[in-house]
Amino acid sequence: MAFPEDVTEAPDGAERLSLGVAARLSRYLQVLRQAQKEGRVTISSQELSTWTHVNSTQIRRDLSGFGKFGKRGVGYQVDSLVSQIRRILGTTEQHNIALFGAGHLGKAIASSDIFADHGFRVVAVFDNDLGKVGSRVGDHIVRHMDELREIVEQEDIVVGVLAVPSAAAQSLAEVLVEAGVRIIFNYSDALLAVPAEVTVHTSSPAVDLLYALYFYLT
Amino acid sequence: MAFPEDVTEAPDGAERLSLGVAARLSRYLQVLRQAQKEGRVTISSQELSTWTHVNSTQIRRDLSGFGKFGKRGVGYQVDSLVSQIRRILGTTEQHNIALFGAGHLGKAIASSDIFADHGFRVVAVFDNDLGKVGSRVGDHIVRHMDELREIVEQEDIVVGVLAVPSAAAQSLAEVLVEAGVRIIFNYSDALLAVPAEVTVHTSSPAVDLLYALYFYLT
DNA sequence: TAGATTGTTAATCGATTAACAATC
DNA sequence: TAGATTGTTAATCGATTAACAATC
Repeated sequence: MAFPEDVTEAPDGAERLSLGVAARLSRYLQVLRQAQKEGRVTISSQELSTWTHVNSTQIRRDLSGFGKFGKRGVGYQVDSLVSQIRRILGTTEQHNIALFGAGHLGKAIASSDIFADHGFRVVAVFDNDLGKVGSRVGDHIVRHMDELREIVEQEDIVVGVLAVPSAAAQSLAEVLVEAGVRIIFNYSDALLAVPAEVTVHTSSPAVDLLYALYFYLT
Repeated sequence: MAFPEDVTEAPDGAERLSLGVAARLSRYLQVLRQAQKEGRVTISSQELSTWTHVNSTQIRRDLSGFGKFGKRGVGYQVDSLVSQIRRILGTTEQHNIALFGAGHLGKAIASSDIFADHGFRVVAVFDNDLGKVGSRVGDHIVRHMDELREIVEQEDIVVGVLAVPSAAAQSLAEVLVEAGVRIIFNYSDALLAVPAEVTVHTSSPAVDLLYALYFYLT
């Protein structure tokens, strides 16, 4: 029940969220997951605003587009809002990801529960350093790149996380695309050239820092 | 020469960029730095658009607000544009950062040149695990938290990077704030409560991934 | 009931884009 | 000159916000 009543234009029934809404919903979800961990039962738009720095009116507006999830005078049920947002984002299922690079960063990612917490499962870790192949990283035995194609197909992997040196990133990206991976998470600072149907997200802590610093300095 | 001619309202002469402009300029800078590494001399707004996914008109507009940096028919000088954007962002100087946590993630950050590339220098690495204190991480000897206050003051550290477990993040943040750190980079998924004058940036790869996945799935 | 907080309207503001003359 | 690309205008679109009735 309650898919957007306030439809702008529905070509095939399902609405595509705008970039902004999708980004904000993802952020609400992050806060809600933490609230769940802390055992919170309800949360108000004002509290969500404090954590996300999104205006509370905007939050209520974003949510009310999909249904009446809140209770006046009370707020939103944390558990139920998590399910609702997951449904809206279409990310209720488990998704399989593959990790490339078994160095410090790869180990950090493999042993963190940051992806697991959001329904992503690391199903394989790859490295092309023969010295690392066969060793343990988190719960995984590091595999050689040769197995890439087979595993991507077997495990239905749509996301590849690149924790490799910049110099290796582009050629690896090409192999991944060819193997059918459609989302690439790039932790190197290389710029990746990929076909239009592939999404690349480059994580740039230093760029984010520059940005934060600007507002600190001025 | 050439600070914004098109001034909206100048209380004390220096204009404060809008959030959007500052964020985009930071992203242009990232692409330009890579272009420099590849030895590129000029770059067009169209090329910048390909890499940043920001509309090319918007890019020209963002830049032309600060001066006429480009050459019609040619594009922008990469080197000169890097300097200009750095100047606009006020991030021409070197800034000192301290890293907290000497685990896998801390090691990955310390040995990466991603911060160095953008004018940030890691001047100290801290951990409160006595087993790690004294060991080497990158070019640094891991220090005990006890030295925090002293080092922050001595080295003029404005940024603290948190690569510690979620459970430790909040209390560490409090110590940092008390020591005078004003920007916190949080790599845990804990929500940090800090005074208003402190900027927290929480890096959330899984949240970004949720977001990317939405556009893949629909 | 009294206090709190949602859902929603209406008005504003800033971001985005197409188009094109200027000019390298 | 011909082709390319900037700088800038003008029009559009979507995001943001204040305000408040509805209601828990």
